[in-house]
Amino acid sequence: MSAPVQQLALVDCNNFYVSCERVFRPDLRHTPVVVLSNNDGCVVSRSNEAKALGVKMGQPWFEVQALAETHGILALSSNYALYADMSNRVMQILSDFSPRQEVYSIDECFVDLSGTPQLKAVSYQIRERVSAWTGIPVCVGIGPTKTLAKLANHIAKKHPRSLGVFNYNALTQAQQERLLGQIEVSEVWGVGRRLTAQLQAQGVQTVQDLRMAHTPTLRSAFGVVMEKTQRELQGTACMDLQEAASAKKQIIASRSFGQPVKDLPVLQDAVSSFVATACAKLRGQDSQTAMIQVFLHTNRFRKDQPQYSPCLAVPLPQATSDSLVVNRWAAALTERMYRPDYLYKKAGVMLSCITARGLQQTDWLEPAAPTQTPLMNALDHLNQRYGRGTVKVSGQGAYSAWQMKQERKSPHYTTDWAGLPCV
DNA sequence: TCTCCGATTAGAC
DNA sequence: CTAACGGTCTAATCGGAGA
Repeated sequence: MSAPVQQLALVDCNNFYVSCERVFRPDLRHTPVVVLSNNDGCVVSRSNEAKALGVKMGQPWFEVQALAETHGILALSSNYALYADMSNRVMQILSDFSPRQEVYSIDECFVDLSGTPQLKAVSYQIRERVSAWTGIPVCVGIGPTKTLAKLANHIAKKHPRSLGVFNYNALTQAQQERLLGQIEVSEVWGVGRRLTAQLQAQGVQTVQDLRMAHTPTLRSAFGVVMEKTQRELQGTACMDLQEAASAKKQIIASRSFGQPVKDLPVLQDAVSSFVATACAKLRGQDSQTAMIQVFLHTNRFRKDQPQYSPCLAVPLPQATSDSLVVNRWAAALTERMYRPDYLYKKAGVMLSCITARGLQQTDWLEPAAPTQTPLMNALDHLNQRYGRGTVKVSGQGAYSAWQMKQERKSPHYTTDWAGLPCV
């Protein structure tokens, strides 16, 4: 006897960032809207109207601007505090439908609905409840594996007749084959641009082609990841539900600058602000770092300007999570790499060799430094209580010439009383 | 020749 | 008038260095 088929649902929010904005701006329900990435650089979320006008995912905003003006497309800067808050509400609601849940990204969640009676009715209930309680539209795809649940979700999104829910498990063998034969391989989770081209070159065009491909050949040409994907398409689960978020093995804080930066003090200011962000995240997961890396970048799109992208790392003798300690190293690395006569467009800090607090290798001769400084505790509490940036590490905030461009940001509707619309 | 490790690649969202 | 192009993270694989 074989194990019963898993009823795994993937719940995905539609046009998530745009939908979040519309919750607080119902007047935008029918206007084409896009949300831009940091620095108002690229389009990262599009309403259906914007998609219909031909705006591409990831397209640079300056390329869209003319089209936007002629068609009245509204562009908004991204408001991550708002999206994170809305996301938490959606995930909370989903947790009521099953004890087994994996929050896969800010707008996606796997929910194990195995054993749920009235699966179809419950799926529609998920949609309705999330919509009623948060105002966010979602689609539900159900399958025996993560990869097939993802594909089912894609079908639910694409076909209006599905009304936002699609259950792959309800199909017969023949229906499955027919359906997968109509979907391009590029839609499969884990098959991006490069692999699509390589697969097509081998005659693999549709999802069904991939599912049926000769496994050893596939394996030798594309590696284990592709083999797992194939097995998942065949209905064998190779990826399990990650119910608990694991600690990051690497933490990066970086940003493109609002304008080119030439001077070292401005660069140092940006870097110490990245250190603050990265270390706060590090302490938030109760970890310590033993490797600090700083990188700088000139503007890679300016072929006419000299390019310089240095990157320097230093291993620490003692693991730490202290922003002040990390900041001293980061400042030294920055100074080492800095060359005048370049226009810097981006910088960042990377923490790696991350271990759990209190588990680090101690130095033979040095007395162990306290693993949690009262100062950092106090700093984190103040910044959590009164908002990020309330208390800063010295050197951070003196020169703001690097700050990113955000000219189109909506108010903090859900996280700041002042952002509430007056009634 | 083998193993280790850092760099590179590919993907997701 | 010109220039305007995101941020984080993981895992697998590659290729060179050193044993």
